[in-house]
Amino acid sequence: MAEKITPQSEDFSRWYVDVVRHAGLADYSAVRGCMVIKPYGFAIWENIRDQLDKMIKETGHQNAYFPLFIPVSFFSREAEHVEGFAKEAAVVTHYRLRLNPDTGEIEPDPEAKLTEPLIVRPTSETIIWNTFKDWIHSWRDLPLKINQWANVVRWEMRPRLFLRTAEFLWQEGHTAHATAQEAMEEAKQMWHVYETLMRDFLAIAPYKGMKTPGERFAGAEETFTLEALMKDKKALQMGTSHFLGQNFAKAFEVMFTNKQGEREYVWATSWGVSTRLIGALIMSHGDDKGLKIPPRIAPVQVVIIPIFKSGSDEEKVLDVANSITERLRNAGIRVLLDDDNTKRPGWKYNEYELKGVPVRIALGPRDVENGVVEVARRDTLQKMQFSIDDLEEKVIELLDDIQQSMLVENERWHRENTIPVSSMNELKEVIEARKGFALAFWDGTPQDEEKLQEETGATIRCILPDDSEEGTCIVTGKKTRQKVLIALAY
RNA sequence: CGGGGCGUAGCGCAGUCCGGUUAGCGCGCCUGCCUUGGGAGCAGGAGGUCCCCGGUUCAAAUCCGGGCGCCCCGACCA
Repeated sequence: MAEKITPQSEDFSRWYVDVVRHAGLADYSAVRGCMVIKPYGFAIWENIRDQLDKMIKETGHQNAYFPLFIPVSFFSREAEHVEGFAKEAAVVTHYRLRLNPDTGEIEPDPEAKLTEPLIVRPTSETIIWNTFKDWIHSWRDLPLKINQWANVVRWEMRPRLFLRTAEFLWQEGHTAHATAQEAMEEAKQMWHVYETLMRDFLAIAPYKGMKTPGERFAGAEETFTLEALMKDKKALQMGTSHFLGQNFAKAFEVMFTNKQGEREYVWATSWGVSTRLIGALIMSHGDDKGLKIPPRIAPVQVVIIPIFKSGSDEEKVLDVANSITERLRNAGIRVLLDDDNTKRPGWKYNEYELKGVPVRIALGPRDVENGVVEVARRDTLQKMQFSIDDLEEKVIELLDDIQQSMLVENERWHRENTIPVSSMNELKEVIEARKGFALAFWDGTPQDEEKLQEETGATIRCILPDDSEEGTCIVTGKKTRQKVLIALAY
């Protein structure tokens, strides 16, 4: 049942939780920090996943699957990598339980202690590179381009549905290359693939940039990121692609013999996006009525709601409703006919608006008489009338238009909430007033960056690739071509 | 991991300060009637280890001690 949801302006966090729960995306579970993804939420994930999977395969990658458990000794091979993830690792120490004869309680059997503890993967670089070592011997084995769809565990102190949970679903790509240049191109390629997914399917137009050394993935030499601004004007990292250099190759001694017969370390990348994308989707498009899902990933693109007074109208209206449902379905549209007559039309309108279904078609006796239907689009809430005759065509056109408009609207949102600043004071004003991304010239040190975060609470989300103009760094006062985006972030 | 708040029916809450009928309200649920163009109405009904353990008392949702869980806010992270 759809209860009232908290308005965004009143309390954005509560709005978010209300929408996630009332729209049936996910629930809290019995396990702290872990969520249950419900069918409707999982259907969104499946659509995102299927699309991205296709794109990953089209760019020459193959899916595989690696173990959930990683020996601690593997994990500690790459120094920065351990440091980055140690604080949130779940550790498996026993392989059996027993009934304690004294207390009567179930406990890990002291006799069944693992000689080496395992951690539950927070990411799979180490186990994968340990494996790649056996797969790669010659330049002929390269490039090696592998992806896996998996769950990972990071024991988060402060969970939030979809955005930060102890366990989450994602895809992690891992590739090995003969040259640094090729690996760098791979990392950038997948960065672009993510951008395409976000723009063309999620209708989100994130900024593309590089992470500063302090914000890089643990073990990476360069991290490419996609940063979007949510409706509360906080930034969210939607995905990252890393150039790993030879760090993991060296840690796991992954070498190949090149065409000259010399042994060389390989060059690596890794890249991932997670169920966090669903969080981004909710917070990028949603309004006080609930979700807005872009047509291309909406589990239901069109909902059809028949309206009738019981009796003679019923059959007539349902006949037409059934026939247009079938026609739209045959046209490749994901359509749901809601002919449940225990719920009234008004209730359904609200329910499907909450669930973010892009298009609603209502038809009653009057419409049937006139050969039309009432069509309402979720993004603008605009209502119109379509003739039944060429309905397929019109609906396909409308779905395309909604997809496009949502992207345009999101681009506008980013543009309007990106504010150039030319001094620390201006930056503070922008951050304190919570105006979104501050755009600044930056040439500071990691220490300056730390100070920035202490003073404002905001972080450098990314360094923009565009270095076409020169300006003055807001901390050092030096001339620089490097521009950064600064914002409060999730 | 620090600060705050909350655990009473499926959900949201009142009752707790000041112990005392059969623990209550709204929503939801079930049955029936009626209704269907923006979250209908009426009637009847079901549903509770009052988070757990211990203590005080003639009597505990309420007081005392201990524990557990969750949410929110901060530091860390996809």
